[in-house]
Amino acid sequence: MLNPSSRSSHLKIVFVLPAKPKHVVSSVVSHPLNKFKDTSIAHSTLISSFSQFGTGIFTPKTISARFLSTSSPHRQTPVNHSRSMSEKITNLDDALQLFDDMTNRKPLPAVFKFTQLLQAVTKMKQYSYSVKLFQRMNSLRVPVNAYTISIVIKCCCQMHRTNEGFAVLGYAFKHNILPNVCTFSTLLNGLVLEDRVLKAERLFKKLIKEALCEPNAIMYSIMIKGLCKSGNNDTAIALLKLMDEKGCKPNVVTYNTIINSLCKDKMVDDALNLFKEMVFHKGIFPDVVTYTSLIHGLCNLSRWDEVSKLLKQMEDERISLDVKLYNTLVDALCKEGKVEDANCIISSMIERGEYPNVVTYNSIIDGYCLRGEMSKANEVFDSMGSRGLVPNIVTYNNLLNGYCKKLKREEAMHLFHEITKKGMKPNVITYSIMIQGLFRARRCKDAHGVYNDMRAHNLIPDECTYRIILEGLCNNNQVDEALSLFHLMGGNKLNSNIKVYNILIDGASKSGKFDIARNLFNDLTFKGLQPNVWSYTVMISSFCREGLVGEAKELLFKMEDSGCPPDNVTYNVLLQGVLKNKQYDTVEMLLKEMEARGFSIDASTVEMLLHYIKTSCLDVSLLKLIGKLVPKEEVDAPCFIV
DNA sequence: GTAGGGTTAG
Repeated sequence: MLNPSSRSSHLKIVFVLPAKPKHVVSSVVSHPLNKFKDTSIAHSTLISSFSQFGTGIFTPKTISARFLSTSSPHRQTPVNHSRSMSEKITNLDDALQLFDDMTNRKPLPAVFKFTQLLQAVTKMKQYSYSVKLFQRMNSLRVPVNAYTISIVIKCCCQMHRTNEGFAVLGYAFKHNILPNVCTFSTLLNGLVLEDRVLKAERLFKKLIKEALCEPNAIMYSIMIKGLCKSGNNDTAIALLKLMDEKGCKPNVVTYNTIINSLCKDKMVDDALNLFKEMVFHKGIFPDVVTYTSLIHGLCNLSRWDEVSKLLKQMEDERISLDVKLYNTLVDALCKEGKVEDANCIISSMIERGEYPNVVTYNSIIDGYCLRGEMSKANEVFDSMGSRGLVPNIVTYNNLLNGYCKKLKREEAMHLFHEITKKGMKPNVITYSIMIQGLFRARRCKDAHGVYNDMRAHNLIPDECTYRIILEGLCNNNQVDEALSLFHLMGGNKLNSNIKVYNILIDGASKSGKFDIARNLFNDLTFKGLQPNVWSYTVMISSFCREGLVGEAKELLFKMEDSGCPPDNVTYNVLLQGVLKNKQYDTVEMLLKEMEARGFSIDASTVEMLLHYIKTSCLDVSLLKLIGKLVPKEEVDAPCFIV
């Protein structure tokens, strides 16, 4: 009843996908934002020209020969110098072989050759290998410099071992290698990655205070990312202003970081304002990432018209959509249940030379699963192999979630075991889905077993797992267990979450523990937690269950004053409560308020109203008003002008 | 000649 996803939406989605620029023409384009950055044509030409050689063109030997060759034009095989080392070597074995070749050379190749190789391995995300190579360089006494140090620190940081990164910094000091703004930026980024933002702030301040390095736009961007990540968008914006004042010009990445964070926090209007500031006041060109963040934010709020507008804007600015942006659109449509439209997007992306990847199909599978169409979801899953795509853990999680939602316990169990058989590791999400599914199937013992299994695999349950367990216990007449778990967690961060309270308030109320429900609701203010629409709605439903309709209505008025206006669900819940408590006089007023607010009545409320009319508790004249409040069938299919 | 930052999955 309180599931917001059941709210009906009446959308007409019009996406005008930007046409892919056909030619890169250097003519003047009137739009102030216009710029030419389409490299896709050059790219595809490059790929097709190489494809005829097959994949064996770069053997370790040839790479070694090309890479180490002297500058003599006679001995040199034609090498495309515009391609960097990391583009030439994309295979770990080749890189390791080359490293061996290099160490056997006398004299040893220059430091920067080693550094280039280290960078190539790092680009492959083989961080532990990079670190190992660095250690071998040390034992071979290959000199290292600030570049090498930064790469190795980055590798430590990417493995979430920033402390080891600091040890490398110590090594640098010991060897008289002066760390610079790049070195420190990498370390700051490592701290941010590990959510150690306070430590990052302290280091950042120390760097400035002791003049260890002059922060540049990249370093500021990292700090801004840290602030955003720790929920301090305002401070992040303040730092953006500060860097500007200090004469350090923010760039598109700096803005993208904050815009993305604001969009994730549903503050899309603030993000759009920042976007305008960036473009019109600072003259910074947005890129595909900027648009992806904004479009993602708008999609989450179902603001489709504005999505279309931004897509149109991209077309005007000749910014091509990339796979990630297509995936954002595909995912948003699938979440709305519009899988067919998402498939249209896939067709058009293929036409434009962008290829769907695992993420794309994961969204499609998820879309079918949400609609309960498991056979279609499985069809897509089966087709992935023929498209050269390997399903990942997300693919399995989506399918698993589909089975669990449909209470297909055996299929879910089978798939769950299949994951390990395929050599993949279930993650916290896999286990959480499984636990939720078992609770829903009223298999509390099995749910507990899966939880133990998860702990045995050293996986730490997250806040979502915690909520799933609390909700599972509540829905299986084990509210006492849920409450004792909640008390056991005490002041844990997981307990300062409004969603946790909503689950418990609802659970306590439904199992007749009204006083506990009310106390929990009152506790919110003491804990400094702001009740949201769900909290109020759950409490209103709780009052109605106790026959306290007056208090329920009072709370509805209070919502408005607290800056948290009631929504569709709140009204439906109150309406049902009023009917159950035979307070028929209030019905008309509530229906009129709903009409004024543009809300609609859900199917179960309509059914109840009709029942009370039939039994003459309500007047037939209400039918006209009810008719206006019944959601119309969605006639308008989303329209894609491609 | 070689290093550091931003977008997608419950």
